[in-house]
Amino acid sequence: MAAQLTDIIRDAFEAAKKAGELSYDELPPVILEAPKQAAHGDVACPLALALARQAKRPPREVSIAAAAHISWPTDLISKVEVAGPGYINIHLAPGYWTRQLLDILAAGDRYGHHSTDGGQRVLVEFVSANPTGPLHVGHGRGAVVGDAVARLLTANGHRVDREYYVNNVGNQMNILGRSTHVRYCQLLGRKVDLPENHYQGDYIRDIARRILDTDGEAHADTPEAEWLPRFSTRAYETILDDIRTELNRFGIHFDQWFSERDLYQGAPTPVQSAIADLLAAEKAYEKDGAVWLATTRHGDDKDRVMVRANGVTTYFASDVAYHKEKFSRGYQRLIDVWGADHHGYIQRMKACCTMLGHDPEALTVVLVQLVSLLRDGQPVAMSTRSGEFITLAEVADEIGVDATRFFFLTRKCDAPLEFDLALAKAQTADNPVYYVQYAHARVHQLYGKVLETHGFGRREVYADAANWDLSALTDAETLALIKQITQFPEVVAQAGAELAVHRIPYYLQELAAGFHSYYYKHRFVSDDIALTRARLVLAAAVGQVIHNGLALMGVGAPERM
RNA sequence: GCGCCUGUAGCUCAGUUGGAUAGAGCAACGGCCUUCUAAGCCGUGGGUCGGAGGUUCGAAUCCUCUCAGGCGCGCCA
Repeated sequence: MAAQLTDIIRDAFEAAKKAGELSYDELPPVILEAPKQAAHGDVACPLALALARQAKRPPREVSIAAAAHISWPTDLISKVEVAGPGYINIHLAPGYWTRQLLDILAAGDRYGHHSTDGGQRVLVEFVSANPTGPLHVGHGRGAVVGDAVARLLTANGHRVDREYYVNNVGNQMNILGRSTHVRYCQLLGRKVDLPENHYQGDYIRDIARRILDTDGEAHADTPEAEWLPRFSTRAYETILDDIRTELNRFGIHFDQWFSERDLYQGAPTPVQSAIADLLAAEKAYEKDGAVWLATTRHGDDKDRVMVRANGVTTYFASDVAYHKEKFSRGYQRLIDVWGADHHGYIQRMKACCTMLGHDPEALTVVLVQLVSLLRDGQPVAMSTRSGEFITLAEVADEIGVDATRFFFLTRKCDAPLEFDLALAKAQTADNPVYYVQYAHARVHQLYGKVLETHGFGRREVYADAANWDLSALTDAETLALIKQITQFPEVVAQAGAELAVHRIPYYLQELAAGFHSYYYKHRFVSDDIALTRARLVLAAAVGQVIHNGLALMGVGAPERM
């Protein structure tokens, strides 16, 4: 449709030029917009505004000259007019819109999804919370956003895998193990204090108890070197299990849990070989006894240490090897979802990609701004180590999974989010998710109603609509609603291109508002069989789009509420 | 000091690669259930788009400067 209109417009301008009514060197690309106001038609073309200077005439005159040469097929276009500063506004024929409804029902759950033309293999890495404690609200935001990004890219025709990077290496694992051991000794009645910089949360005590249950008192008096690996591993695996359970509850499932420890297995290890390759390529160098990656060559502030003077590799070295490994699995695009406190890390990872021989544009970092927690309006410091945090599980218990997901997705990632648990609880009933879900439920109640009164239901609407007379759907309010529905594929494409997940919930709220308003004014089920059928087709299309939109967010679409 | 993000209605936030009269939810106020679900609908009030310049037919959007807030600038992870 857009391509056809583009041709019609371009031909009109060329015809005006040929007729000597316009002069310009080269026609700018034809841009088509969806006007915000119904009075401005269905498609607006601001081409004359861009052409005014070249043509040395006011844009309005340019439009009038061109519009006179527009010839249109009446089954597609019903009216063309010049308005405002010089827009060419096009009104599409009602028949065009009712055909759209049939397309929606035919496409079903795939409506709004786009084919695989430019499909890429994409890896979305997200959450990747250190397995040292439960997920808190901040992790929840990243989890929900990452999952929605994956859903969105899938809908746009990409082949997407989800991955969680498990940071099970490093000093934090030792501290975790020692924290657990202290709790273990305390359970045995020993007088031991938990050092301040250790993990204070109660969950550590639970893990210690489980070790006590399975291993008995065996680790009480042995040297640290003997018990530490056992305690660290046992603790992080238990925590990771809990994290996995919590994410599953949110409908988030990973294709792979990538263990950082795997980067230190084998001979040479992936980390060692990555470093060796970069040294050989002279992209890394030795200085002051350490090995540095020359990231400044690609825009970083300073070079970064990969191997410390004491021979121990850095977290960054793991990440270099990890991203090298990701590319080696054949992904054309990597998306990392990070908390905003890691933004200083982007430049060095981009540089790292370049030095590994990949296009830095192949790596996209989605920065999710921090969630600052409030309790009764007062900021609460959150830290896993201090044990002071609100877990994702607590939030989900209070306000529900759907409302939590919707809440996190209904703002752009760039914006910091203030999360007041008391406020979130209070707003549960007002959460826009119910407004959208309610619209969907209403559609399904209509199916039930019409089955009682007319003896057909959802199945017949989908199966037979193509043979029904939809000519009743021509009034302005109906067309306005249809137009809203048909924006969905464009919204999905736009949101996918920009990784702007929040576009979906905003669109859904507008669509739900349109439907609720229409529902109040117009009866769907009546004695007029043709009208009832036509309106049910309309309702079905609304329900389908809301269902598909909610699916992109991982939010349920209930049939009754 | 340097870098990234943010600043739009009382509050929380949208604003589609620069477009027509800057929008929505909540809060406030006033209406609507004998009818397909009132978790709904209709209406009213509410704005110097942080500020100042600039770019052009046209700026919340782009550029410069500036103010305010958040975050980050380790041979930590």
